[in-house]
Amino acid sequence: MTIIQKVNTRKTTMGHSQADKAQSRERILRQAADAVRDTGLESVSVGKLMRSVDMTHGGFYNHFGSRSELLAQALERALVEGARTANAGMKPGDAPRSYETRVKGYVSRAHRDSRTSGCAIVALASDVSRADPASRAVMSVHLDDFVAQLATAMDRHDEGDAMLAVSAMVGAVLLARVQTDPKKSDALLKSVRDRLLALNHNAPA
Amino acid sequence: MTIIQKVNTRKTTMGHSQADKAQSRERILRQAADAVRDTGLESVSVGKLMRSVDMTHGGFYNHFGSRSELLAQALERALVEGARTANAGMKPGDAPRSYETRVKGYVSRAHRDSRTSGCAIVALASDVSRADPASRAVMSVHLDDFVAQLATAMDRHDEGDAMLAVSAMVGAVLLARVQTDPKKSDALLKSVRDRLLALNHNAPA
DNA sequence: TGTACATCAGTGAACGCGCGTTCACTGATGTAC
DNA sequence: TGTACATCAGTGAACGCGCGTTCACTGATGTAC
Repeated sequence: MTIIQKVNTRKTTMGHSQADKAQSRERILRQAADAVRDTGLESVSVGKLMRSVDMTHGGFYNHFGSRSELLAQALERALVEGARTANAGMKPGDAPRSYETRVKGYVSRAHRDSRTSGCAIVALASDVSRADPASRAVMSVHLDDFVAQLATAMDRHDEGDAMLAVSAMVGAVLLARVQTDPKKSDALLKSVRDRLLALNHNAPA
Repeated sequence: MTIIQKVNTRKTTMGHSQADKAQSRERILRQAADAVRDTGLESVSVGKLMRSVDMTHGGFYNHFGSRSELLAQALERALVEGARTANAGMKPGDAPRSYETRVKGYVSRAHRDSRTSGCAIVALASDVSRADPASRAVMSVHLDDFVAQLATAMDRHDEGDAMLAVSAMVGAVLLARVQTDPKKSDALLKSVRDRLLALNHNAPA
């Protein structure tokens, strides 16, 4: 370890290791991205967040300039992770997921029941719709991607059709999370899922 | 005014008039129902709410037992008002609104741009999905009504079709409120609206 | 390799602030007779 | 109708609390030579 001392350039140096710091930052951000999807943007407090990651609140500001800066990054992270989950297990070069696979995965009980690892658009759309334009812009990009990818996976490659599908997918999971009657919640998901799958085989309007 | 003194029963009496009290309560609750739809359940604070209604915070507890009791009533009120707006101008005995009228009114720029007077399901679904089961149950009732009424207005009277339509309607308005690009936001509404209108004339699946 | 020194991630006390809630008080409303 | 009294809606100071943020301090990490 001391062997490479001289090799290091004289640039700005460290206290605890750089690697430790990067790792701490990553733990905080990852935890925040989960918390934000689970209980909403506003629910995340610096104190609770740092405690949940076994640190004290003061250290937070070694990693982020402010709570709202963290929130912006947590939103972005949650959106990326949510999209990654939708493509779980995919490797570069794999054929893109089919429309059917996407709809079945999205409009599902599993997705309804796992906000923390699920799509951040469903989880945070209300919060973001009330937030500053910068946050809305961040989610808009992911929304556009979502629509574009789904359109590509549909027979007619029609963006308008994809907009309907995305709206229904997001709406269905959101409402299924509200519905207290489990049977009705399941029925809502099934009805929407079946109809979205059928929609892809319709003749052009 | 003093003429009817003797007529009053001796029951629990008043300070400022009963009518004044009822009116104060109504102003607070109405304001809360609007605020809740505009900025979310959690955003309503007792102090700000009372100030917005030109009173001081202490008086709040003459009308509501706690903030969370107020929030529960504000949610219910917002849901009722939102539904009433959807049926604006209707009198008992009028023919129920057509599917077409409902979809056009709901999936519209006007609705997207007026959270305060719009549907409380779109405005608060995320908040409520994270809230206690009691709040979720309150919204569930209104959601069931929404689906049932829309099914009635559809050619096939199919509840499953209505679930798809409601999911897409809620999802579209929600996402249109997120989208920062006005053209894309408008396009989203139009695409979903057109497709939902077409959906009602399809043959049975 | 060993020693003196510098950096800075993480700690925890402290700050000012807005929150929900309580409460002694006020004065207009209404009652009793 | 007039007078003495009771009620209670609304006021505003005060409470304890958690918040975001700051900062003097610590000690492990790393540097200089």
